[in-house]
Amino acid sequence: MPELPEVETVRRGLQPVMENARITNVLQRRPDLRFPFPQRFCERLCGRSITALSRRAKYLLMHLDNSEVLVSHLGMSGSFRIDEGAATGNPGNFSLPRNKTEAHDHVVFFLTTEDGAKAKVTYNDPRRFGFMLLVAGDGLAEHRFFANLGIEPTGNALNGEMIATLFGGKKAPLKAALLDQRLIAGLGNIYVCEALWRAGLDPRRKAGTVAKSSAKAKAACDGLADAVRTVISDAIEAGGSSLRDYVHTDGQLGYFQHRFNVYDREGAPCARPGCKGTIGRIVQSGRSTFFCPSCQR
DNA sequence: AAGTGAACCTGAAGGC
DNA sequence: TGCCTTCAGGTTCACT
Repeated sequence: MPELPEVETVRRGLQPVMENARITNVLQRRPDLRFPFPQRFCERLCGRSITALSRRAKYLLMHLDNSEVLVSHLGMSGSFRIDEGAATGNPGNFSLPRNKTEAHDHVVFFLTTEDGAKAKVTYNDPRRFGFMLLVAGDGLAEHRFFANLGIEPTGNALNGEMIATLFGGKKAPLKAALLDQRLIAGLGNIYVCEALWRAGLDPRRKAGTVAKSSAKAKAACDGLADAVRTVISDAIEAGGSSLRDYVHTDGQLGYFQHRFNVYDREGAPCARPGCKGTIGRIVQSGRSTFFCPSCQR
């Protein structure tokens, strides 16, 4: 599930507990996720303090006081769980999974928070498409996972002009271009579908066709840039507003209710006022695309 | 070069 | 109830 807004929600949820906390112990319950864990993973983290939590695209970045960065990607099914006031830093208590969920608790961070309280932060990931890396802070921008990342879909860098530049000459469908992390970094299948619906653009259209110099193409670029920015900021806002309740109920982070206009709504009436269309589903690059054939052109 | 599809892995949901 | 198939929000890699 985690696209950029979810990762940002996770970051905001973890921040009060992890920022300025000291890592007193780390339990790593298997040798790998998507990739092997870094060499001496636990030893390199134990005793370190976390100076800041940030995010780039869908990557969560935990900055350590030795200037290394713990990079975490949630893949398809990764999530963090917070147990505040955890009584012990002894990982032995958690070495055996007690239920189906705990079977996928792959990493547990034992922390002493800024105010001296104990806390436990657990990474759970059933499909194990997520991963964790340790990267030197000054080498992060050149790291292979970051060197080719495109612009953030938040903020002012993403405007119609930028879309035109990025998509110019591209024969790939708009859907594929928006999913391409080298162009815009952080969009996933859901928010691409939602943004294209908001912009009223057909996901099958060649990306290059919105990058022409005509007034109509310029309007399409402006509309698409606006749709991407607002769909992301709305989702972050929704995550933020549901975050408090969610953390208080069971500590789970990264999943929240969100209402979509097209995603997973095949057969439903189009929500656009005045549109009589029905949401359809097609497959592009092996992934489901939901859109309204009537108002997305 | 650029674009498409398979692969990685587990669990949930639906059909029979 | 159980067995089978299909599908899932991400990314990389191997092909055309």
